Amino acid sequence: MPELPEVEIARRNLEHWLQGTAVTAAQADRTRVFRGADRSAFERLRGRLAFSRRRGKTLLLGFEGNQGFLSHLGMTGKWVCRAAGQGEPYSRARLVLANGTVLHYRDPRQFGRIHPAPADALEHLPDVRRLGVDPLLDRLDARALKAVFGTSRAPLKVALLDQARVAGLGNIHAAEALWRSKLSPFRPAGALTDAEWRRLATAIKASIRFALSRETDEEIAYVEEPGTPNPFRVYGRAGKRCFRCRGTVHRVRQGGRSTYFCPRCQPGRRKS
DNA sequence: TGACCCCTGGCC
DNA sequence: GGCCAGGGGTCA
Repeated sequence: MPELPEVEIARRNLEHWLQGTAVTAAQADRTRVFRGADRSAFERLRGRLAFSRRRGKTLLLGFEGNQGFLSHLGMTGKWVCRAAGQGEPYSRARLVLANGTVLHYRDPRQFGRIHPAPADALEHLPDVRRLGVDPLLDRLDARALKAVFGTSRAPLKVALLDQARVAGLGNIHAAEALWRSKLSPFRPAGALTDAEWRRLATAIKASIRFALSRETDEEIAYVEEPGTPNPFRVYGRAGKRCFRCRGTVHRVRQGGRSTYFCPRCQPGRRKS
């Protein structure tokens, strides 16, 4: 369940693994991962990486000869590097490399997506054009937030998950950013003061940079994996003490997903 | 905006 | 067995 930081790490990993080598074969299983796409185009992929880019949670990989594909990790997608001949559970697609390794796209739930397209067309795919401001690539400040949320009456938390506004936030970092900025998840998105926009912009970047600084391993550790301690300030901490005010962290259902927040330091009632 | 769907695994 | 899950899409 990768959000922006995990996807950025995945991009760096792929770039690292593909550096100085080339794809000699590509395999794509019959899987939902290729829904709406030309699976055989992925299987024809050969040669060296030309570029790796990320926009929000979407990865764009370009190869020589104007080949390429889009990769979205969904909730359980992950790229891993294995020795040739070594199996990988839930592997859905593979890039066989000249250096004797294999890059597996592993995805138990198949909510992720691989979409082959010419390298020069990747940025122009509708799924990429639709994405909003990226906290790492674009200037994310009070003015930018005001521009994307300015008229929205949706609750802040729900609006933050809209990839067409801010690209890359998921359920975790939306909650983390609101906690850091002391803003209620129920506040109407378009009704913040300039000072609050500034706080939110700072908090979004801080939350993402913090997560990015922790992710140094080749293999991304998701919080759900056993043995991984919860590094977050509010996410997954329902019933526990707020780190800031010692109040109690609450969990509510909002827009079909869990929202974690501290009612004491993120004041603002749910309107219903 | 909410409800439901896509999938599978882990936890209680 | 039921509930939960950080992704997104579609429908009314």
